[in-house]
Amino acid sequence: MTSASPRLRFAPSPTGYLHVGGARTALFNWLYARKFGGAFLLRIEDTDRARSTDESTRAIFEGMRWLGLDWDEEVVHQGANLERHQTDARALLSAGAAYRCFCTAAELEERRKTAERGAFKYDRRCDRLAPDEAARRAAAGEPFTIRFRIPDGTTEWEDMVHERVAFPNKDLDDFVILRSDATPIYNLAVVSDDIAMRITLVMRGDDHISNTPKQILLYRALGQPVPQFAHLPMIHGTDGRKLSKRHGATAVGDYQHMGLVPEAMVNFLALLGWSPGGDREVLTRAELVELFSPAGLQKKAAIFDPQKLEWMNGQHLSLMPLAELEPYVTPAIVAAGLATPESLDRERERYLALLDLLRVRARTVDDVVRQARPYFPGALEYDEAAVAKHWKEREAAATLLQDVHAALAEAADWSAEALEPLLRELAERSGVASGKLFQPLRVALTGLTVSPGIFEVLVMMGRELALERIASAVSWLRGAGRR
RNA sequence: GCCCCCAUCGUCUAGUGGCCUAGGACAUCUGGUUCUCAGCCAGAAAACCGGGGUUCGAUUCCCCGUGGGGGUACCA
Repeated sequence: MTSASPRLRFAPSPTGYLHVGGARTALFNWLYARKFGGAFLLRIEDTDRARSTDESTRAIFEGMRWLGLDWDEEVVHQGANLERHQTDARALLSAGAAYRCFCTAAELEERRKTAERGAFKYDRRCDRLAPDEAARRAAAGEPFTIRFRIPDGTTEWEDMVHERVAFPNKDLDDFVILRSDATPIYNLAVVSDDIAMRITLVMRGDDHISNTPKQILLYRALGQPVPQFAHLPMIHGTDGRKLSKRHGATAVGDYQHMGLVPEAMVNFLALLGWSPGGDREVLTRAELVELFSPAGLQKKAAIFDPQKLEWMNGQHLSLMPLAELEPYVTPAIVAAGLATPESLDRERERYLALLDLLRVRARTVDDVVRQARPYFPGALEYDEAAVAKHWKEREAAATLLQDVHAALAEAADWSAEALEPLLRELAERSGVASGKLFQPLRVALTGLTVSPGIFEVLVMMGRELALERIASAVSWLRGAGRR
């Protein structure tokens, strides 16, 4: 074994969308390859042609790209590797490591049913067939599968996360490697493909741990070097069971549409089942690569906590460079009908300042959009709770807001420094605490109870829009808003 | 049934025999915060699954139990 650079792969089957569990597996493979200067390959494992779809393949590519997990080589089967799989199966057959089995699926099913308490194991009856009889029956066109013969002994390996794992071979079943229609079974296909792609480290979910001894035996029978293995813990839902649709969003695309940012998703997923040690938690992709080490890989299954994911997304929203955040927010702003890409571009500086102002209080891109609405022209909807709380006495609120409007209309300088004393004096003259003025004003300007500081809102909104919003609030209070 | 894997606050985790009166983060609760909070600050509550060993000394090493998970297909 040379110290050549490692080659890893992520090999999802295209039978659905990219699942967060799969994404996490892909992420660790990617992290390892990027950290240790290896190659990260993406292989679409469509051994099961019936369930595989092109749509799934596209969804996987899209999910991977969104997460920023770039791959160095790509393999999509489309049956192209079938011939190699068959060649490997036949090589095993002629080398005597496998044998033809004429038992039909129906017969097997029947025997399984009558076996004691689910303790079924193939009895090797076809392995006891005389070689010439087997050859004769095959030549006569009788359908058969090819079964791998499990040798005696123990199969063990040094797992990168579990250390030594051992399986007594007597507990393994002679498994089928080639179906009666000459298509390969998963265990053969993976080994054959991993050999062809010269994979040196197989990193996958630990639900594959019991496939590993079978695959190691296959490598040996094929006379090929056995790669290293790393079996990652699973991700469970909040009820402790394997993550599934019941737990809500499980496709990475769902999170994209929920306003999550890939940096946060990657960060969160990396910390599910891995730790850099110490207290560091909010990390960029580059820091993750820098810090990554298989020593921090966890053995225990982790529960997916959407709340922490949201919190982490908020952290990334606040910490990432504005220029990186902008491309995530703009499509959502446009989709909400607040502006066009062109209009945002014309006022880019002001737009970025707005994002900077809003992102602190946001956990998702959707939160940013919701908070951004008041700063763009167009009628506001007043939040019910906000109205109930701060515009309780409608006429009084209207009067107060009218005074604010009058005062602001005469402001010589539209800056936070000038506006603050102006409004505070007005509050004093009106005999109300400043908060009793700022809150109704906040509702008038934003329709919400939560916003940045009131002077920052005023400045960001600009004189014209701000005055217009206050005037609309006054007429709403005196007109349509009245019951 | 059989085989394999796993086990620190509710959750993600730090911890590699004495630094542990077990640390951090999310969530929860409390208090503070020139105007709001979903922001910020301060604080509280909250865990080494059980039993045996090994050792001067176990969260840490070993064994057994218990619990959880995975596998046991002509699925992947």
